[in-house]
Amino acid sequence: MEQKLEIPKKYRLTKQRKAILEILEKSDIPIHAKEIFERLKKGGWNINLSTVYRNLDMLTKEGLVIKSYMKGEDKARYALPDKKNYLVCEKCGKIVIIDNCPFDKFKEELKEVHQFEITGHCIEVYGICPECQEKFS
Amino acid sequence: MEQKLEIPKKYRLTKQRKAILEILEKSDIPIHAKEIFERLKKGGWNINLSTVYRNLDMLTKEGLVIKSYMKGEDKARYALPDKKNYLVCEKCGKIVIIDNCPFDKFKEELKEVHQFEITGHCIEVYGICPECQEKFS
DNA sequence: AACTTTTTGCAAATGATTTGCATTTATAGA
DNA sequence: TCTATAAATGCAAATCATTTGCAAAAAGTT
Ligand SMILES: [Mn+2]
Ligand SMILES: [Mn+2]
Ligand SMILES: [Zn+2]
Ligand SMILES: [Zn+2]
Repeated sequence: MEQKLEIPKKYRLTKQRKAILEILEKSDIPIHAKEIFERLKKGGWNINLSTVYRNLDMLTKEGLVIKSYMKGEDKARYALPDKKNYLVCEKCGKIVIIDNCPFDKFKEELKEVHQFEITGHCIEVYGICPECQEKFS
Repeated sequence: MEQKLEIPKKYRLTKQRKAILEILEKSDIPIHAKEIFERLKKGGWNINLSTVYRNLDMLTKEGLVIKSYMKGEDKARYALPDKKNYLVCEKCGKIVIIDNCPFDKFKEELKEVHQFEITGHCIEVYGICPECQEKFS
């Protein structure tokens, strides 16, 4: 079921493009375009924010990157396709990825009941992380 | 399990607020703030776009309205759906509520694995509805 | 009605995202 | 390796959804 995602041949493999993908690989949570930009700068890159946006747009359209919005936020986050289910701590904002996506089992059932052709999903769970349970108890 | 959603007592029931809710009730798909604004104007209202935004913000925070983003779009949509788990058609924006939330079974497991005290969740599933499958086939 | 608090309208600001254009770079071919 | 050409980048300016400050208007209370 897993497929290696590759940049289609019509696009060129620029160093900026590679660098952006590396940031996304290293991040364990969906991040903002500006965060990517800042991490690159911090890493010594001289990249431009427009370039980050243009690449994220392209990658999103090609399905290589998932664009999403977190509750209460007004700017998009981007992540590689395997990082879209997560826990968010309401107190400190910490994010924990949920692996072993619980949705897959449910998908088939959903498909039949609603006749939808399912193309994607996002599960966001809110709660209070162990540290904050201590701190605010 | 169903609960009638009401505007909390600390808020006033202005005519603008009522009008916005009526538009949302009449719409069968999630719509943009500006669409709400324009429908109100067309209906003879002299409301201001800021007022629409402020009300939508308030209603969203109170959980009376669901704010979401459709794939490929960069502006928020708002709808009345009374639940937080839904299917969104990528083509027409139609929303179908998922009842029998699949998450509950998974919740206990999640609690133990991550030690989070879970307070809420949101499941968004994207796909193509039966009608659009026809139309775009 | 008078009073208190919230909400509105309007205009200006914000901030994320996009775009135009000149310049650079990646890639294919000679 | 050198060249041609399309694609991508940097930079600055533009867009446009959303937010905000403030004075005036409306809602809820006594
Ligand atoms: Mn875009
Ligand atoms: Mn807001
Ligand atoms: Zn926490
Ligand atoms: Zn549809």
